[in-house]
This record gives sequence, C-alpha cells and structure tokens, in this order.
Amino acid sequence: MISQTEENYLKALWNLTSTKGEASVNELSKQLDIKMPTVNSMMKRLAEKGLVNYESYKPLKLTDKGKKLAALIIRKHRLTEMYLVEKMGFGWEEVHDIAEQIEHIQSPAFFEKMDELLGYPKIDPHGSPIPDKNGKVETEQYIRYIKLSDCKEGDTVTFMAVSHSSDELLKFLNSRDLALGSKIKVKSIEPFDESMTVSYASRKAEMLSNKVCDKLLVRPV
Amino acid sequence: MISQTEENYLKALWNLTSTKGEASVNELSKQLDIKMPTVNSMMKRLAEKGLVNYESYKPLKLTDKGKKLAALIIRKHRLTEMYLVEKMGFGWEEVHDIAEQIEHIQSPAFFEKMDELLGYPKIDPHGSPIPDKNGKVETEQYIRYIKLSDCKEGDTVTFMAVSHSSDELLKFLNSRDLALGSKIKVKSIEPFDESMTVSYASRKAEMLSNKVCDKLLVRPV
DNA sequence: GTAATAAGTTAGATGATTCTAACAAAATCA
DNA sequence: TGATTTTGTTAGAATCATCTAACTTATTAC
Ligand SMILES: [Mn+2]
Ligand SMILES: [Mn+2]
Ligand SMILES: [Mn+2]
Ligand SMILES: [Mn+2]
Repeated sequence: MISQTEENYLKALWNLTSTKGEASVNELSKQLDIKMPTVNSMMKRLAEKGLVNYESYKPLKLTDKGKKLAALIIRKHRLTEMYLVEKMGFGWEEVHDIAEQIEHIQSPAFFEKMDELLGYPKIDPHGSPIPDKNGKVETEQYIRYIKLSDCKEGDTVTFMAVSHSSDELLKFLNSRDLALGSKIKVKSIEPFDESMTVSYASRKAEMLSNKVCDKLLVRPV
Repeated sequence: MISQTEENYLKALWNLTSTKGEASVNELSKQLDIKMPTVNSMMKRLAEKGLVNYESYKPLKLTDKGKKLAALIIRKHRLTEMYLVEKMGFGWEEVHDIAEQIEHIQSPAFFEKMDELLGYPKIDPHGSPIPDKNGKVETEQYIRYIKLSDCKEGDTVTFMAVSHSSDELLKFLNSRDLALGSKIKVKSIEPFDESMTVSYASRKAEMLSNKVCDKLLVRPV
C-alpha cells in the first residue's frame, strides 16, 4: 500500500513539521538529499493518497492520516533503537542507521513483541518520546525541556534528551561520560563563545562548546 | 550494489539449485511467482554482475560469487529465525515471513550481534544449517538425513529437520507436540496410503500421513 | 518423425523513483 | 519599485522491476 520510499518522505516531513507545523519543498529536499522536482512530484503523489496537503507554492502539511501514519513509523524506529540498546547491547550511537532500515519491516507482531520485551517504554535511547499504538505522542514533558545552552550560570539541570543526534555528538558525549539522567551544574559561561564549564557525576569541570550545549535538552532540577 | 529484489532471486536460485546444481527459468518463475520474461531479463542482469551463468536455452547456474552471496543472505535469514525463536519467544511457525524481510538489512554488526547472543548456532529453528561467514554450509550431517517416509516398521529415529516447512505443517506438528530432537518409533505403516503410526515422547500412537512423513527429516538412532 | 505442448526469448508497455534543464513565482536586496 | 536571488514547478529522460503478446526453440506425444 505504502512503499518504503514513501514512508521515508512521510517520516522526514513529520520531523520537519514537528515544530512549525509546516515545511517547504526545499527543506524536505535538503533533509532527504533528494532534488526538489523529485520531492515535488512525491508530494503530489502523497496528496493523492490523502497523506499530505499540497497546494502549489504553499508550505507542505501532513493530513491527520499522514500524521498518524508517520508517527507509527517513528514508533517502530524508536522502539527498534530502544531494543537494540537494551536487549542487544548496542551503544546509543550505533542504532540509528539500523533502525532506519528495520522501521520498514511489515509485521505488527514483531514490534508488539519488542514493546512487550522492553516493558512498554515511553522514550527511546536518545530521550525522544515513542508514539503509542494510535500514533499519539506524549509531548507533555518533552516540550518543557529546554536547551542546556539557554541555562544560566549556577543552574542545576537533569540531562533528558539529545535533539537530532549525530553519531559524532553521541560519541563525544560517551567520551565525557555524559549520559541521560546526569545532573549537570553550570559552573561558568565564557562570554566570548558561550562555551560552558559544567560539572556532573565524577566530572568536576568539563568544557562544552555552545554547539554541543545547543543539542542537549535538559529539565531544571 | 545489489538490490533487495536481486537478493530474492539469488536466494530462490540457491534453494532450487541446492539439489540438482541447476534450475530452469520456469522453475524459478514458479518459485518466485514472477512471470518468465521478467525472470529471464533478471537472469541476464545477474549474469552481467557475475552472479549467474546464463546461456540461452540452457539451465541456470550460480557462479561461485553468486553462491557465496546467496549463502550469506540465507545465513542472515536463518540467524534471524533462530534469534526470533530463541531470544524473542516466537514460535517456529511464525518466523519465516519476518526473516524474509530482515534478511535484507544491511548491517554486519547487527547480524554479528545476533550470532554472538545466540552462541554461534549451527542450525536454524527448522533444523536447516546456518552457512558460516564465508558462505560455507555444513552439509556433512545434513545430507545424511533421510525422510521419515523412507523408514520401515520398527525403525527408531531422531527428528532432525523439517524440509521446506510451511506454516500449516509446523502448526500441525505443534498440535501433536512433535518437536525437533524427538525420538520417533515407527510402529506400523498402512499399505494403502503409506500413512505411519508412530510413537514419541508421551504420545503412544499418532497417525501421520505420507505427505507429512515426506517432510520430516530424521537420523537413525 | 511429424504434431502438439511446454519452455524460453524478444519486443514493447507501465509504474515507481530518480535525475537535469528550463521556466515561473515568490522573496529579498538595493 | 525594479533587479536579483531563491524557491517551486513543468517537461522530458533514465533505470528498475514488472507485465502481456507474440515469436522461437525444445520436449513430449502419437
Ligand atoms: Mn533515530
Ligand atoms: Mn528509513
Ligand atoms: Mn525460513
Ligand atoms: Mn526476502
């Protein structure tokens, strides 16, 4: 009914529209590394299938049906990442590319079993919420997270999630023993480049660039 | 490099050629439920890639390269089936369709991890040998297996594998508590239809049709 | 050993997914 | 406001994977 390719477009659009509610053909093109004319015709196709609202020269939006379908693919992606980390012993920096493929497996029983073996987790290994079986996402807490880069000197926060994590960032965090759940205290902020010196666990003083702090989502303690 | 579609052709050809060493376009067409002209042009394509020996009107053969590649896909299929049964709690009748999809995942680390978690199994849940990382298959024992239907009254044998298992057969075996490893004694054979009455474990007298006995591979005790 | 049947091949078409080139509309700059 | 740049669209082509129709070669039946 819906191809692997179409699923990837839907998922990318879901991710892009999660904040602003809409996205441009250009953004989607860059996200997927697929040329604009290709994206354009795919959007028309998904509009035919009732998954996307497409009007010439207007921003793209997912329909309710499209949102739900996308969320169910994201669900499979995040459940898989959690399974790979919790049950197979992979590091959080290794799982995204595998999940990118396994998310397309057609077998409700397979993901049902994963969910069950994991004890119905609510978040993935990077702290992102796992949509439920109806495609509903628990945003309540998640939207309250703030960036570490928006914290002030003296703040103490809990490290809750990594946003748009790349392998490199996750490996960097590994090298500094900075894991989800860590209590981070902002010791000082360098005015010149906004880099932070923070302490957490056994680390007394670690310097984190603004580029890093911008990706770390935290919750005030 | 090689598509999911091409992988499925290779695998089907590997299975068909395992006995006779060669197969016809017609057989492959039936196996895959794809029309002959389609199969014909795919064989030319795989020949271009050095995976199949194709000559007009001659039987199809895999090249050494094709054999190895096919065996490595079969390896992924069988490791997956074993993982699903041993680590996720699926029944042996549920895993083939899921493995049919997961066998195409491109991630050496993923299958490496499965193999490790399973303790480097030599056979899959249906008793078929799992090719090693070089595509070599341990046929030594496997080729010595005989069909239960070829046994005589009074023979006692061990149930080692199911050949070309369908869901239905596996569910039937479940319903009779007939599992791999069972010691089966042939009590009598009905001359009219060659159905067997056998005993094993706590089952004193079970009737098995010739069609069933033909699929059960056993080893004399 | 011909006639009928089965198997294999060629040709041409279709839908999916991608591209480049060219053009049109919208947004930004001056 | 008019010129320039960016974004979006249309047109046309390529590759992959599939099909049907028509033809050819091989096998089987009488
Ligand atoms: Mn991911
Ligand atoms: Mn994907
Ligand atoms: Mn199987
Ligand atoms: Mn397959």
